[in-house]
Amino acid sequence: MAAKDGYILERQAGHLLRRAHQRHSAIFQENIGDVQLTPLQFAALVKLRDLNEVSQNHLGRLTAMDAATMQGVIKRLASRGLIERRPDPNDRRRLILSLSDEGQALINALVSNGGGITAQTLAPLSAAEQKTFLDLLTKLAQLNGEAE
Amino acid sequence: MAAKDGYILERQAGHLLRRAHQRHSAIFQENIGDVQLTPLQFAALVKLRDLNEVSQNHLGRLTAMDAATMQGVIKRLASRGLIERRPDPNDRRRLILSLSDEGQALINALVSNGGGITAQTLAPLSAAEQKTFLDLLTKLAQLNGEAE
DNA sequence: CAAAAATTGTTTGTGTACGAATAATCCAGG
DNA sequence: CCTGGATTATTCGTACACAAACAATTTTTG
Repeated sequence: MAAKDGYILERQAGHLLRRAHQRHSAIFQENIGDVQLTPLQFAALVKLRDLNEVSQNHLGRLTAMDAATMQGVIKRLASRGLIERRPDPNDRRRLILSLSDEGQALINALVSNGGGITAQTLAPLSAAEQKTFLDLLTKLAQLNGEAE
Repeated sequence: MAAKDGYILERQAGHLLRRAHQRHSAIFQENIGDVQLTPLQFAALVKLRDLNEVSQNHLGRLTAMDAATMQGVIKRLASRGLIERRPDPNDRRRLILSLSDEGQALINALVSNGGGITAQTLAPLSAAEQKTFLDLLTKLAQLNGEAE
C-alpha cells in the first residue's frame, strides 16, 4: 500500500475502475444464471431489442464496441441463433441485425431482472451515494462529443 | 436511448464502468508516450518498485490480476528485460520477481507523471466531485474482505 | 509421520479490446 | 460522371480476463 514517492496504485482511477468492473462482472455472471451470456452479448441484445433493426457498425457505436469486437460478439450470438443477419438492400456494405424469436424471448426474460445487477453492484453505497456515483460516472464515461 | 420497459443500457453501472475504463485506457496510452507499456504492465512495475521482491502469485493478488493473466504480463515484462525472475530457495514452487536496473529506471521516470493520468481521467469533474467519486469508487472496488 | 488439503505457476480454451490493414461499396466535389 | 475520400465489415496480431485442469510442492491434520 505504501510507496516511495506519493504514487499509490490503489488511489489511481484506472486501477479502481478496473477493480470495480471486475467486481461487477462477477455479479453479472452470478445473476445471469445458467444462460451462458456475457455482459457485451447482453448489451448487444438489449440494444437490438430497443431498435428492432440496426447495422452492425451502428450497433457497435451504440454499445461502445469496436468494429472488430462487435464482429466477434455478433458472430457468437448468430451462431447460437439469438440474432439474425441479412444484407441491407439499400447499402450493400451493411449487415442488418435483428433479434430472432428465441433471442427476443431470452432478452425479455433477462431484462426484467437486469436492474438487479446494477443494484447489487452499487449495494455497498447508500441510496444517495448511488445516485451521486452514477451521475459522476456518467460524466466520466462520455468520450467526447456524443450524440445520436 | 429509449427502451420498452424501464431498462436503459446507458444507466447501468456495468456499461458505464466499462465506458469509463475505456476512456481511461485511451488517456493512459496517450500519456505513457512512446514507451510501449500497458496499464497492467505499469501496475505490476509500480508494485514491484514498492516491494522490491515478491512472488508472482502474491504480486497478482496485489494488482488484482488472475494467476493466468499475471503469467502473461510477467512473461512479457521479463522478455523485455524490465524484471527478473529467480526461484525462491525456501519454497520451490515460488518464483521471486524483482525489477531490473532498466525496469527500475523506467518506472521511476514514469511514476513522476503517473498522477497526471488519473487527473486527466477525472478532469470532467470538479475537485470536490473528484474526491467524492474516488471515495465511492473505492468502496465499489472492494471485492470482499480485503486486507494486507 | 503419512494421507489429505491447499498453494504456486503453467497451459488451454473462450471471450473481450483494439490498432492496423484490406476489399467492397457508397458518396461528394470537380 | 468519375475519381478521391469515407464507410462497412472482416481479418490479423497482441494483450488482457478468467475458468478449468495439472504437476510440483508445501502445509495441515488425523
